Amino acid sequence: MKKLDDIDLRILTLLYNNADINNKDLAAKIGIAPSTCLERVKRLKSSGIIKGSFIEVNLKSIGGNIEAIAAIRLQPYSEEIVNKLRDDLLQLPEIISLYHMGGNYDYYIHMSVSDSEHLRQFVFQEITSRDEVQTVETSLVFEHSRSSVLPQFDD
Amino acid sequence: MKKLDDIDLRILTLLYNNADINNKDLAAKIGIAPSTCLERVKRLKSSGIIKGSFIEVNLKSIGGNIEAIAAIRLQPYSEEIVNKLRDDLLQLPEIISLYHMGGNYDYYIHMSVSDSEHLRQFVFQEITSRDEVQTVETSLVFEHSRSSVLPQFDD
DNA sequence: ACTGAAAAGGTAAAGTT
DNA sequence: AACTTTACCTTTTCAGT
Repeated sequence: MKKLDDIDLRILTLLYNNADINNKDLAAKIGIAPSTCLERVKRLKSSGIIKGSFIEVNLKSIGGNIEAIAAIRLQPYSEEIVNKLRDDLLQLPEIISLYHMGGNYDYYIHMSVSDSEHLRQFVFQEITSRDEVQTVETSLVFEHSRSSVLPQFDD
Repeated sequence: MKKLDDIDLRILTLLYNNADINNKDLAAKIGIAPSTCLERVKRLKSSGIIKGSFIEVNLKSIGGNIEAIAAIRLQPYSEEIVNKLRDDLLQLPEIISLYHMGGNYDYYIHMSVSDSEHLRQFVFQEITSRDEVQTVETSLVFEHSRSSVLPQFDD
């Protein structure tokens, strides 16, 4: 993985906050030619530094009235079991994202459901019903705030 | 907030997984005219159903070698204190996202740091040093998997 | 509300420094 | 490696259905 220069970081910073901007405007903000900018962005994408671009959807508008996180512990705990759990859960429409943790819990399962009955059903049917799931603690998400600032490290 | 029809949901589903697609291809995938598609997307954006579009960055490539989540409890716990904490933390480059929780913990703080020394420094200086933070439990994130499937609810 | 065609503007590939 | 130019293609607008 090649080292990123200052221009690359400025491209990433701007797109991290708003990927809707077109190439011409992006180039103007940074102070480089559009063709140069386009080439940089392409390279960042093809090299995997930019993993993808996505929209953020207002979940309430599509019926996802409740967000919750289930913190679970697994027993037994093997790589195979962990990967299977991840792959299975990622198929389900309720899942927003999964955190495989080292610490007090093995997984944080971040999900969106229509109401508390849906949450109850989902937790029983898709989580506690699994053999490897030993304990489940479900908590409500009152607010989820995404940072608009790209992490930066001066190396 | 107006009700979404099937075409809107298909637009959201496709863009949720890949916002890089251009309008012409998006329209073709759905089977509507590009002008119609563009109008729909604009309406979804202006109405706030699409909250924004962002790139996902490979954090390791910019020096973020470790991801962690700090679970904290607050005392005292008031709306003012909670909002102040959120606004302060969102300014810091290490923060990826924040979850305000109802349950065992008050906040999950998801962050990216360069190494374990950086993590130690950050937790002491920006989290435990705050008067309202009563307890902190920091855990490593081994893997964070974002679902590529937009949550769906049949209503 | 969707379509189709025309005008405007951005993209991508060429050659140049 | 980055800039400029130009041809091409997409986006966007608008009159019509």
